Amino acid sequence: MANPGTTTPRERYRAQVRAEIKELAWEQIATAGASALSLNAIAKRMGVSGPALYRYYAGRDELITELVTDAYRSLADAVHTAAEPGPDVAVLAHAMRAWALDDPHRYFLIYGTPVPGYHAPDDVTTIASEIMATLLDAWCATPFRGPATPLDAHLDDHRQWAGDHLASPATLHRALILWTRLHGVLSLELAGHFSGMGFDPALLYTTELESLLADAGDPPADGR
Amino acid sequence: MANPGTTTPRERYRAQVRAEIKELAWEQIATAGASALSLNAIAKRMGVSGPALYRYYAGRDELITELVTDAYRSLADAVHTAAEPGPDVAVLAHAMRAWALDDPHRYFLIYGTPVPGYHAPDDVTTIASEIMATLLDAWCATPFRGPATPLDAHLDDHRQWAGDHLASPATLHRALILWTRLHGVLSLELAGHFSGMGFDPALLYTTELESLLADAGDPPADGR
DNA sequence: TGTACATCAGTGAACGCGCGTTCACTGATGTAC
DNA sequence: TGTACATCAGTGAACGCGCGTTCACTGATGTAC
Repeated sequence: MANPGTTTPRERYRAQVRAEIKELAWEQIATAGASALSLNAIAKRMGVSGPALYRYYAGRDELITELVTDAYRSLADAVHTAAEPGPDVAVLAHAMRAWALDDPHRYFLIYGTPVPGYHAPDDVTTIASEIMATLLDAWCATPFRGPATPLDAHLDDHRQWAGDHLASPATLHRALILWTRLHGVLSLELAGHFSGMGFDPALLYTTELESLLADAGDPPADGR
Repeated sequence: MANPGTTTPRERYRAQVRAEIKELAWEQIATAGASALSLNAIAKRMGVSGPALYRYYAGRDELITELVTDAYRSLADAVHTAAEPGPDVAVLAHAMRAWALDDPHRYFLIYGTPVPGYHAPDDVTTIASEIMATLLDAWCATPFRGPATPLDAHLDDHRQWAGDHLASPATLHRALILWTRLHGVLSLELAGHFSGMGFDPALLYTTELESLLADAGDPPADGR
């Protein structure tokens, strides 16, 4: 019987093969799209028979689910790392952009067209909240002034997505629009909708970011 | 020989069948996603053999291309119709949202994850410019004040996407961020990323729209 | 109005392909005494 | 250290499926005189 907390050679081997499968899966997604993901094709690229992969994944769905979870996890890691030196919205925003540009297919697996019939596992909503919490932390450290809107009040009544975070309604609002505005630029850029237009998407992105920070004023104003 | 400008019964029949094929194609996209679009499946639903469809479309790719073009066309129509009573950014924005909510799959066929290996035909860039021109017209009729940004200058140097439109750099900027901000909300909403969060996406959308209009001030300031 | 002909929608068989998944199996690797 | 056993990675055959696409064809519809 193996000691708990120790990894046997077999366990290490399994982990390694699973990782290799996922790596090839990403390659395949990059060249043919997520919907074309095929276990048989991955097996072929590994020089192994198709059924062999069933030792490592129960089926295609389990593999996809793990890819989605990994994608979320990597975004959360990127955001956490960016927040480590201290909460700074601009740093987070640029980390998010870098993460997206680093692998557009990974981005689209999360934020792209939903796969019909596929339902994300619960893990990912947990991870999504983590990311949101980091964003909220950063905004709480960023003073601002600006008019209160009906949306602020509405968000104060519907704040379960913020978990037990004590952010003010205005901060909830800002976290939300940071999220939507940056994704607005990113998703259009990555889908190629700017490619024929000639301007620099990076400049649009930073301008959007700066316009969000421009309202920053003196009053700390925020609980937390 | 048929008179030019007249449609023969056969032509009418062909047009009708092509329309039926597309209708079923949309149904299929709605239930299984664009990548699962299958000519054979459509034929089966029409009670017809698979090869029969090759009388109407040269192949799967041609059908998809036409669906994409139709999707763009329908957005352009929606925007044009909304602009008819007079240029009004808010009306355009709400028309765009209504169009998107009316058929999310149609929305994602244009703005969702790009299909690997598929390249949109030239028609659609023309239609996309039409839409952009309508947006620019509306902004030109909307006075505003606001600080000039480095992006404004950059856009003035890269304005081919605006065609021969005489909009000021600031107007180009506003058209662009209207586009990205609204799509930011729409794409996240339609992909279901708000569904667990509890707030009302429509209110977020209108708040974003209003914040864009809030800078509207006295000086007409705009050529055109 | 009637006949001869051309057009063309749709059929059914066929080709070759890849897919996910199951199953009984072989053979290598690790474990227990 | 050596032997007996259990575990488990990987194989190859098989199942049933649906796909896009081609081809030679039948039969109905429309056209020309």
